Amino acid sequence: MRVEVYQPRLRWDVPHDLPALLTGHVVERIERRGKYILLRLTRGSVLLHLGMSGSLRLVETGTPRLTHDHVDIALSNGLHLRLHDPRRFGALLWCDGDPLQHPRLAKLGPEPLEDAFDAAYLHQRLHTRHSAIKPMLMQADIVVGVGNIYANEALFLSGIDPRTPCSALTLQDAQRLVGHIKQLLQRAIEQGGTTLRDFVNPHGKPGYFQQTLNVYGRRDEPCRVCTTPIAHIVQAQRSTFYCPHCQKNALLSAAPENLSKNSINQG
DNA sequence: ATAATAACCTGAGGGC
DNA sequence: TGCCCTCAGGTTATTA
Repeated sequence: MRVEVYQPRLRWDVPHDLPALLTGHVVERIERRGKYILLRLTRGSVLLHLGMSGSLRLVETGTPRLTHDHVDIALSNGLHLRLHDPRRFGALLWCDGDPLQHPRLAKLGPEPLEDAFDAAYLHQRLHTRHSAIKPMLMQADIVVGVGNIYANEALFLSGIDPRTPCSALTLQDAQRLVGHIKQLLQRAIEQGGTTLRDFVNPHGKPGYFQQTLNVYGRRDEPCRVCTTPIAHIVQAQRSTFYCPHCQKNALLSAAPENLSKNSINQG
């Protein structure tokens, strides 16, 4: 492989000796852990993270480099793997040993769609914590893959106020949260992701999941269930959207019955 | 130990 | 037209 690094300053610096590390090795398999892509080579692994604006594409030799194309890896089949990332929140890391033990991956929580992520696990992890549930859902050491949009949507579907202290959540709350997180992510994947501004999927098309959002980005718009204007607050430097009527603090009440029906978008 | 906050980076969009 | 400001996102480093 021939490797060109045009811009090494990503989330973390791209290894300066990347060309030497990659040249002559074969990609044996490609995996994913959380939001990291793992390229397992005959010796060592490449860890890729696309941040919020990153993308990978395969191009032919001679394809002009675009602004924000940061790395080009020439493959033995004649194609080039290009890493493009305008906002540079992504990363390209090298790992000699077991990539799952890399410092960035070793402490990640369970995959949301696997059985290990269940109500008992989530409740056990949360019941001793006192901070608000919504930012906690986005913490990768609790569960990976739940970004801002899905945290907001899962709490709405579960009828839980995003400000609720984790310690106030019951096992039943955890049950609903886990179920809705799994359902949301599953359906979002099927529909090709959620389009936010300039996101496009590998086919260059926008995701279609946005059409089904109940609260995210809907400040002051009517709740699809009760028409109450959707509220907006900031938690941990992130926008939170919720319905003040449908989403109650778990200390005070359970989810309204109408949230269980299929009259609203569930992804 | 937990919890809260700042930082990284660029482009889009709004206001003037 | 163009400048300035704010915001979006995932994750970690730093501070209380």
